[in-house]
Amino acid sequence: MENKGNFGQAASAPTARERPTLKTIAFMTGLGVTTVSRALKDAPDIGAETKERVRMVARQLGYQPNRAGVRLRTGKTNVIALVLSIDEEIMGFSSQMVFGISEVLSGTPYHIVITPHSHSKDPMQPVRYILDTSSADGVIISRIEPDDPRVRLLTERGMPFATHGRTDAGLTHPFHDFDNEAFAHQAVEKLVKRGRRRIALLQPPSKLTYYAHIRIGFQTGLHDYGAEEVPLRVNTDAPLADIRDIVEVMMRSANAPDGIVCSAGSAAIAVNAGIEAAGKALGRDLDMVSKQSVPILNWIRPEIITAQEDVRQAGREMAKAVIARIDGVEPELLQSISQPTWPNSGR
Amino acid sequence: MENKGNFGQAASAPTARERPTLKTIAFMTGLGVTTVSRALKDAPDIGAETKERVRMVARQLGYQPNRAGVRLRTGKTNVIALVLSIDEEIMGFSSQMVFGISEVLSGTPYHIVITPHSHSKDPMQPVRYILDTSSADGVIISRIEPDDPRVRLLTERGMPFATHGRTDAGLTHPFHDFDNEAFAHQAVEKLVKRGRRRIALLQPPSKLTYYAHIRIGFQTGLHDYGAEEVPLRVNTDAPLADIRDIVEVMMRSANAPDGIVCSAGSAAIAVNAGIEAAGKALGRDLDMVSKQSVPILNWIRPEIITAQEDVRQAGREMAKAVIARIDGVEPELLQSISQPTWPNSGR
DNA sequence: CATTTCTACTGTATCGTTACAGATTGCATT
DNA sequence: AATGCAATCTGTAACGATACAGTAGAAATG
Repeated sequence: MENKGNFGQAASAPTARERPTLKTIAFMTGLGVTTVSRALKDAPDIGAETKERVRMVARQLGYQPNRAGVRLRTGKTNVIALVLSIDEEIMGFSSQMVFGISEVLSGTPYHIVITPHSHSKDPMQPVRYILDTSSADGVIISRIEPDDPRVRLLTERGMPFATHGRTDAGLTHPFHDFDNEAFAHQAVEKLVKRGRRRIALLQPPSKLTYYAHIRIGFQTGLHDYGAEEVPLRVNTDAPLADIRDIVEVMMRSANAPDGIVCSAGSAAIAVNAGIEAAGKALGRDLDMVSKQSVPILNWIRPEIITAQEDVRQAGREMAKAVIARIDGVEPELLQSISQPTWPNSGR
Repeated sequence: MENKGNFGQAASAPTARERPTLKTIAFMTGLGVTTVSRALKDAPDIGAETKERVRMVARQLGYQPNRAGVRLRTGKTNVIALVLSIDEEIMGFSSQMVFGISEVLSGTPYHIVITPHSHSKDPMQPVRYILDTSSADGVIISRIEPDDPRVRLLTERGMPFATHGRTDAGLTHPFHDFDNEAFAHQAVEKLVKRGRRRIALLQPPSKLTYYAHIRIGFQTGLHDYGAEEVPLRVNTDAPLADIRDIVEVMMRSANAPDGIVCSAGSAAIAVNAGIEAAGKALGRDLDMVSKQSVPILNWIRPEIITAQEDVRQAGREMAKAVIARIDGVEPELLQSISQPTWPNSGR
């Protein structure tokens, strides 16, 4: 029963305290390298007892497959690339997303690689790089446009990915999104319930898909609850100083709104500054509703009515979706939308 | 001069639109794979004209070395691991650091991999993982303690790294730090120049190295400018609600300070809330100085006197330091300290 | 002219893993 | 006794790059 004549594969020595490889395990178990490899991935043609033995030795040695070896042989990188826009970031938005993603990845062999880019520059560049160098098994992108060229390219090339935000051009792909339409609609409701009727909207840049969602929610809200819009000609991507100045001018004008809906937490800070600069007070002269991804607005002005977008949860969802997509799950099944929660909106 | 009989190495075909490898270039130039490899790394035993020819073809093909191949053969991962603490993060602290790092890395073959961990759990775990699996060429860590076991381990194992913060136990290693001593000293100065004499300090947790720096700067400041300390029994790591409550109690007491120095931007938000809850006003009843890494405090209360810590710059410095260390530069030469800047402190 | 030296290039083996095509054994079937 | 057939196990080649030990030819040396 003893196997003699083990020349080809497992001939060499275990060489002391080096990192263990399949060869080490093969040597220790007296098996061939191939057998060990197949045993560890629970292949059907390996005996149950052998598998058990191999697993024990592997655990004992603290064996971890060499990523470069696997990657070279199979092409599997065990990497998820997170493409981040470097500009927008003021609050801990992307950190939260990173942490959400890594929570999910921590139980898997996947690592997370950050690929940043300036969204004023070519947003295709990082995606192209990842595709050209096959440097990831999956990709996560944000700031999605209705007919996003990155989504097209990734789909076309068969690269698994998930998006934070939806497209709107007949493209089917995994995504996680916040229900911005519901948010805007409910925001108007909150304001009207507080007796506000003349409402301004600080909206996202119009090229992003959720601009439309915000608009629709806002407008149906105005209609449903009988309010009107006070136009505000600036968007959430503008420099904070610009937002403050424009809001201040608006609030000083005869046409000042008595309610503001704000689509981003960092912008809300600037809006608030504009309001105060105009000598108005939240809760008295007007109310403001804002979305936020980090619970910070309430610390600044408790009067701001906030809807929470759980970005960490978004990270988790997208990580799960990408991995599922890598495992061949259909994109249709990997789409989710999270609802706004209103931690402090006393009815 | 034409080379015939090219059997062993460059025999196989270029196979159409696949990703180019050394073999592709070898085939196209009629050279051996080894020659191409050496030509691309500018080895001295390759002819000048040949090098030029190889480089042209490589550029033409858009050749990028296969990372798995390099890594398997040489052990070089071309990865910098950023170990991030997942808990502390409220503001965009770590995002800024990530972006600073990637700014530097973008001109290099290095990728940045995020390795998060909860600092309530074992902080050695991610470092051990990186060492055991040799999964990076360099490491960046933060939240440094005076005798940090991670620094010891990384040094002992010869893994290049840089820290955000210093140690204080005779360990020599690359670091970038903010001059917290200068900050605290100058903070006291600012307060005293505004006529404040009874000053509280919201300090970092005492196990971190910069606790001592803050304390020393604060205390020499008190001494130099003739002020006294009002004790505050909470640190910047505490939940924001706790900070607010404790500050509120302090501000309502007979012993309330007329100045506060705050060592972290997010905590300052809670401190401000506590002050307001106690019915006090910044600029009237007291002044506050705070460090911040993202320019947000001034939007909240312009009265807060802020010192800017440029975390993005810290990221850049650390990235440069790690790479230099990988390239063999002595640790002594890779240490830097940045000074606080005071964007809004009217003299 | 023979020998050494130098320049410029090349083949082989190897890193750790896995796909693939066998090989060995025992046992049931004819 | 020969054959077929699972059930297990194994060697070889390959992924792409590079360290190393060459080799061929030209030029310099004696």
